[in-house]
Amino acid sequence: MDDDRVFKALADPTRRLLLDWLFERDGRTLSELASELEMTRFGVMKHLRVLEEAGLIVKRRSGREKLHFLNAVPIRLIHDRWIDKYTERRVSALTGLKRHLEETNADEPDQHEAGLRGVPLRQAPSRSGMR
Amino acid sequence: MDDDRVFKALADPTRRLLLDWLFERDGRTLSELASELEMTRFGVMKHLRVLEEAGLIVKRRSGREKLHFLNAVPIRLIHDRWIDKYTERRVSALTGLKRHLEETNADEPDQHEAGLRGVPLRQAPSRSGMR
DNA sequence: ATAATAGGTGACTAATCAGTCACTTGTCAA
DNA sequence: TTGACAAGTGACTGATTAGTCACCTATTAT
Repeated sequence: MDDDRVFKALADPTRRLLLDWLFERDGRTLSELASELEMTRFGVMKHLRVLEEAGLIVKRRSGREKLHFLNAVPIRLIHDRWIDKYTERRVSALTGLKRHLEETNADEPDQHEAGLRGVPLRQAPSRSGMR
Repeated sequence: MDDDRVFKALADPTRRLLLDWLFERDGRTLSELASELEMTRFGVMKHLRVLEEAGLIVKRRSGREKLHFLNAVPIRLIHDRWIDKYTERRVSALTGLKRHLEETNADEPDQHEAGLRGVPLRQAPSRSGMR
């Protein structure tokens, strides 16, 4: 599949940082990005290449510079893959579910610090199957 | 940051497949998941552990079985990180723009025709900062 | 109790990936 | 046209990670 490149690209913290910067303001050049990064320019270039091949950024030439733009479409696809309309409200609200889990779940030692994590956001275990 | 575990967990295709299955119907046991996977049960267990530590799944004990549930919150957070309310419409509308851009890639530094042509899915470069 | 089944652990090997190096190409301004 | 600067390439090294092995623990039913 092609989604593999997207996830592999997102797996690196440096690349996520690059995306953050482009999210804040895009149209930056390689040198501009590299100057903030405590890394060789070549390393940054490699990361940008990975991001581009994943479709997460888009490059445009301008004279002897190359500008970089964020492309959020693949991110949206990730979202749509595991969050459907039905569960979206629940996920963004996510209150009361933690309580629900805790009352039905007695002994599970590794799972108790569930602030945002550790809650079955889709469904209570009683419901199985259909959707 | 803790998001690193989430992205690393998502970087593996087997783990994404596990999430897909749990998305389709969760509350499955380790053995059930492993039986469909052409991999050792131990390998699957390791993947499930990674997913759990990333907060992407939640386990619940039921007798001598352990049931697995999908947790979509981290996915939602990924979405919110690079897609804001303002650009959401634009992003969900456009697909395959990258290719289109590469075709029209000639030297065109002007940035204001973002509509269908130019690309930057978020914003024309002139806008900086705020969100 | 005991056998059967579900889940779990620590150590090892093979493959993948991040980051660097020296060197090349292309564009702008005197 | 020359010198300066921006971007790009191919090969190398060190570290991380996927998958497997043999062995261990806990719960249910006979």
